[in-house]
Amino acid sequence: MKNLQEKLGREITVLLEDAYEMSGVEPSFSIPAERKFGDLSTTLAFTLAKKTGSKPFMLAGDIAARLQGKLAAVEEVRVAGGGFLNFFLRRDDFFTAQRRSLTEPWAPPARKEKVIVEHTSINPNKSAHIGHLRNSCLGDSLARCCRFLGYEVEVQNYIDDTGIQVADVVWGLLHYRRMDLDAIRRIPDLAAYLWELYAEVNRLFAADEALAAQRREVHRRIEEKAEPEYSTCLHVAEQVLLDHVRTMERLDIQYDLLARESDVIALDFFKAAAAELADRGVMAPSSDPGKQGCLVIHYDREKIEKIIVRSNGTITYVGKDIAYNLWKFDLLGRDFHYRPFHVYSDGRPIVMTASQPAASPPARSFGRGQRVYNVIDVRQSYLQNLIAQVLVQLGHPEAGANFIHFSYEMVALTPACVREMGLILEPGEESKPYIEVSGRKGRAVKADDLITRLEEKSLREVSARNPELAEAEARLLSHVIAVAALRYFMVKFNLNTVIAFDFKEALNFEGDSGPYLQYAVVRLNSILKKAAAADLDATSGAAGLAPLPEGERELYWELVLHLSLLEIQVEFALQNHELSSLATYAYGLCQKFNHYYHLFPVLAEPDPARRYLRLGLVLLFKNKIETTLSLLGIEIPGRM
RNA sequence: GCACCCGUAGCUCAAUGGAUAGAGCAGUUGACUUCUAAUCAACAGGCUGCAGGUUCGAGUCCUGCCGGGUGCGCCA
Repeated sequence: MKNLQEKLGREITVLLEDAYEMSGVEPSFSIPAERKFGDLSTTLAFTLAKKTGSKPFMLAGDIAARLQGKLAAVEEVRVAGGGFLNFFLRRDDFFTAQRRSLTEPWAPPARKEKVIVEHTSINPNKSAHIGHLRNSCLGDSLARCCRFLGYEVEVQNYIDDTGIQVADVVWGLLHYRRMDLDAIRRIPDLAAYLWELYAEVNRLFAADEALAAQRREVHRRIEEKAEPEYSTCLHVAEQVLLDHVRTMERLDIQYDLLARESDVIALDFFKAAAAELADRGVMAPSSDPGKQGCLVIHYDREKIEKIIVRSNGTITYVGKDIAYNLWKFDLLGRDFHYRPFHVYSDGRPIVMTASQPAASPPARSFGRGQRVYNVIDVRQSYLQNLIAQVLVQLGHPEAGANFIHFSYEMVALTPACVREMGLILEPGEESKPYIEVSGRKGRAVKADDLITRLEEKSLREVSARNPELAEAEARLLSHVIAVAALRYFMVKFNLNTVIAFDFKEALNFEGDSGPYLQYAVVRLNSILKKAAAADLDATSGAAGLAPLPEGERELYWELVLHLSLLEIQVEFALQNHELSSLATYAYGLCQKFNHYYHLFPVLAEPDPARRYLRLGLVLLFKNKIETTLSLLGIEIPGRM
């Protein structure tokens, strides 16, 4: 459909050029909700009417007359409503082209741009929670969409291994629990252990300023590499990071590179950036007496001074982030060292930055992106905007334009959910619409717990439906279904919709849910499997729709039309930063398939021509839905 | 105080400025001797927070108001 629309647009422009001023006018198309309005519709007449000051309806009539019979793919052009131009396609031609595309492998356009997607970036001091899951699911699907469209994609996960958050739990382990490093190493599930400890020490810090001061002292000692704090910090950060990587691997989410803040610091990335920032006058000493000795950047949009270098000479988070993002665009003039970190079960390596050359560094290079997506929640908008501003001020407008904050709203908990988890609501919270998740307050649903809970529910459902299944196989199916439920739930909302998390909704496997989508494909695969067993070739059959009875033909055609939109849908999702539109597209296709499935039997159809046409449609459905779902990280189980 | 986001069916959410505002859940009713009922069909449910404006056309854009959320730290 994408090629057809582009061609149609060009044809129309050429045909109308003599009569109308077409510069800057690009005909755009949509599929009308009602078939009586044709297969494709354009509002071109309204656009031109505005330019010329004439009546849309009259203009549309004239345009239709000029186009009638001159467009290769179009049977008829009609005017409807106040001036809509509706196109009726040559259905058999279009259908034949769609069927042919099934036997040709998908070839995205070759693109030179390299895209870097940063997502996840969880503080390595406790287990991941539902808030992080939204980030990772969005980021991973975003990366998959970019790959699908032909971009080279590198997925990075930024690890703040030197921040105060890690220092909090280091203090808790060493000075509160009074453990030594050996004892810490023996803690079986460190991330989960720290989940509790992190919440506990933060309660202490809030209540006792002396303890909070101790925590800052621990942080300082870590920065000075003093023992035992430094080694403990390294151990904690690495173990918890490994825990996060494993959690995300359960969801089929992988990273290419783990970029550590400690390496940004050790390799003096900021120094390189600072020289440039000072030269260009972007960063300067603060004139505010309250910020004496600080280096600041004036952020125009918010009309504020943001501290980049503290009066004690240390660099703030934003400063390090500016340097890191300059590196992503290869604008820093420096590079990390690299070392292998982990190998995924499918054999893909995951690399970590290093401050020293490694014995066996990876063969590939990292960074040097032309476009950068930072998947970070909306609460960091102003810092992300500041970085974009700095890129421009440093003389890199193209990098500034290609620096994209992929912003999304937070995940929160409903008050009912907080109560259900046995946590206490503070005064006034009962009447709130939702309550922010907070690792620091221990108020969140742990990612691993939620995944496990989804797997358990799937297992009950799978076992009930397939009692003869071996447990190992049932578990495998349950896992795939649980992942679909979670990943679909995490991307189906608009980015600026706050997800007020609720177990009942997240654990729903019916209707607008991941398992619903899988179920449609499982049924459709079952038809294809039986057809293959009966030696029916789904790719053969009639070239036109004529053999279908009239009532079916219209529906069949509408389905072909919607199935052809896949590539347009992916591009739309990427352009508008709305992966939810892709989820909605997948859901719509599955609904359409289920509807068709109930109306028209495939294998039982006695007329061979009709049977082959239906089989062909089933194959088209399989191809498009499976591709869409793969972009959302959803696999299809063998049975359900 | 300033900035950003949100307000659509009982609930949770959709709807590139486009034709009669759609789904799921919950409710009522019906469909498994049939390619898997994690499904389908039907009914019911709406002053799209309020008031103006822009235009061929507004849930969508602009202004004001009401209600809710978030951000603005020598934390990250």
